[in-house]
Amino acid sequence: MKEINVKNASQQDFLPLMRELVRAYQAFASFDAELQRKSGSGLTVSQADVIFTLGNTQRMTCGEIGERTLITKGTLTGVIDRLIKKQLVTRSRMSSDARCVRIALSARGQAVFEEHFPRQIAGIKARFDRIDHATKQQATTLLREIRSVF
Amino acid sequence: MKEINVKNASQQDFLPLMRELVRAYQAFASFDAELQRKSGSGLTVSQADVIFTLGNTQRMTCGEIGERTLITKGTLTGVIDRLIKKQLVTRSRMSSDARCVRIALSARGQAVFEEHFPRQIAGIKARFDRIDHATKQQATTLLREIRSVF
DNA sequence: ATTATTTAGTTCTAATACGGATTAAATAGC
DNA sequence: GCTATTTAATCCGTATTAGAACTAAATAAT
Repeated sequence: MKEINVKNASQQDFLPLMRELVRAYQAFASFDAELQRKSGSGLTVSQADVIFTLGNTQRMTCGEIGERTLITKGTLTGVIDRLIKKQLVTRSRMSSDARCVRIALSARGQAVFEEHFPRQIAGIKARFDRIDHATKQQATTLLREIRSVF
Repeated sequence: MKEINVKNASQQDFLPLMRELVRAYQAFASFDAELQRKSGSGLTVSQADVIFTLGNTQRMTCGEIGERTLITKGTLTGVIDRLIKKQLVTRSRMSSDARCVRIALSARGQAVFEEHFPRQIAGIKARFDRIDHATKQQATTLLREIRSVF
């Protein structure tokens, strides 16, 4: 089956995998978002992503945060603007490289991190715990292989 | 390890799987989006998603489209508005149930579908083909299991 | 040193994205 | 028959998203 046309396109053997990848991700993402929303932290998923990333490593540049969270730079500026408005992070120029910006948790941000990060992790863990360890390891390996082809 | 606190939260054994799920999906989604963008169809990913879904099944309601594409109702209204403006789909009330809306491809929409759907599928297939069949099947099964816990 | 290129972030525009409120139509309960 | 609830879609407000153009700073090339 070499050529792909409008008739056979929907019967390609990779489509079930593609669909399951999208649906598994989407199911996880929805659960994560709802957990976040109901936590009372007042953070969106992206905002929490930044707070949780910063909480583990302290001050970072925008580029580093973007790398970890997969949030693109254009989006990140806005997310951080709103976190600053909520007084959860601070933004300052780096003296060593004035192009870079140093983002750090404020005291309030640190408090939000310490309160909500473990809770979020616990909520997600409760679901992943339903999968046995060997299966998780196998899935991790396979997902790594999938990622590597894109 | 029962209690999750700010110190041990980052060492939970499910985190590698969670990260790989997010990254594998993100890698695929980016590839798909770029392929779509460079195809010259002028469609966004969501718009293409709707066109490709309609192309396979002809007329559908908004609810059915949302189910298949995972686009939420509020978003879908806007996506379809823009597809109508591009004259690729039509919107009409269903006589049997006046709450429902019937979305169908126009002639132009059908043409866009027939030209771009096989091309997009072929582009994605080229990448999934780098994974052997057994691995794909295994991954599909594992992803189904992951989805089932959320 | 001076210019050319690269890099880090911001700004801009258009399109999603989501939940919640609303509207209208259909169905259930009684 | 009539009201209460459910269902389908739209509207609304706020936030995210991507890419592209732009600015400023650092680095490379000559």
